Amino acid sequence: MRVSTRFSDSIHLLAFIKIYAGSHLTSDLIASSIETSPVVVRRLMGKLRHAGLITTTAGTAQPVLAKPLTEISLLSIFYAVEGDKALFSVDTKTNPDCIVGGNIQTVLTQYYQEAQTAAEARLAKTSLQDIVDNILVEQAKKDVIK
Amino acid sequence: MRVSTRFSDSIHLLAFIKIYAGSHLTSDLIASSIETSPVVVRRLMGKLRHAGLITTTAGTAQPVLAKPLTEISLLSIFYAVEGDKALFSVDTKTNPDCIVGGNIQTVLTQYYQEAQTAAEARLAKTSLQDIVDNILVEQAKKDVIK
DNA sequence: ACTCCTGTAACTAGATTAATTACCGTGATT
DNA sequence: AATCACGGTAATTAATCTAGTTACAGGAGT
Repeated sequence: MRVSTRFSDSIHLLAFIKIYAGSHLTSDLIASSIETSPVVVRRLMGKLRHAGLITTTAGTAQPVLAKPLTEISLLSIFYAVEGDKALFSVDTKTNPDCIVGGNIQTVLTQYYQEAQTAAEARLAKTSLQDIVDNILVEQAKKDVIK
Repeated sequence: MRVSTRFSDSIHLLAFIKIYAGSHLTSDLIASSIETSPVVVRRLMGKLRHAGLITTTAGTAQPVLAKPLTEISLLSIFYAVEGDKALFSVDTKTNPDCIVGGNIQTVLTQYYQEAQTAAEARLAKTSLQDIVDNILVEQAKKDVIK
């Protein structure tokens, strides 16, 4: 896949830990839900651990959420696994001797930042609790149909 | 460069056409400002033409903006060259037999769309006129210092 | 006709992601 | 203590996308 699915997979991972808390949460089991490899899961867990979102113990299959669900926003997950990734990227190699090439970077950086901030503000409003709630609601819809 | 600079380069291109209107606007000249190849410029112009933002004539170095500057928003440029590109991408391959894997896509698609819409709303508020104005302001600052 | 230029296709090189393989160290169990 | 299951992490590979390059057909003006 071209565009990174780290963000999506991380949300998946965290929701999985919550919903299947108590199960034997090996990286293998989690990987089977995301349909990826256990190594990818462990790498994601490493980033989430560094960001203080989960705690893990080497050798023990028991990752635990480090905060209440309502205090884990989608934005904090995004920052944890995508770092300071820019949604829009400015071409940094333009001709400085041209009026346009010499100033476009400064101008675009500002507007791009505002657009990114708008998106991030929206991500900040949604918590892992909302995600888990919605997943269960969607599942309930399916169960009714059956 | 991994992340596409098509969007940035397209804004650059359009601003260049406006600011240097009247000059001999060959793809070579424009490319020298963006510091890319003439072919890349022509490819971008092709997309902008299809989107109705400029008009060009094969064989003649004279691209022209098809609308007033105030009616060309950053969002319309983004759509022209990035199509319906998703800023955040949902992992489409998850285990449907798992409560999380089977419902996460539906849930995330919704929240991702809202975040993208927020960013796009911000892009829609800025026009090429704003960009050109800002470029000239930045240039004026430099001229004063000299 | 000649020249300059656009419009495009085809190919190449570089970068990034995710998958894979491999190995070390931890922790629980016996 | 020995063993086994599992996390942590590095290195390699394959797939995908972007931009750069080369090449060439066709339009426009002299």
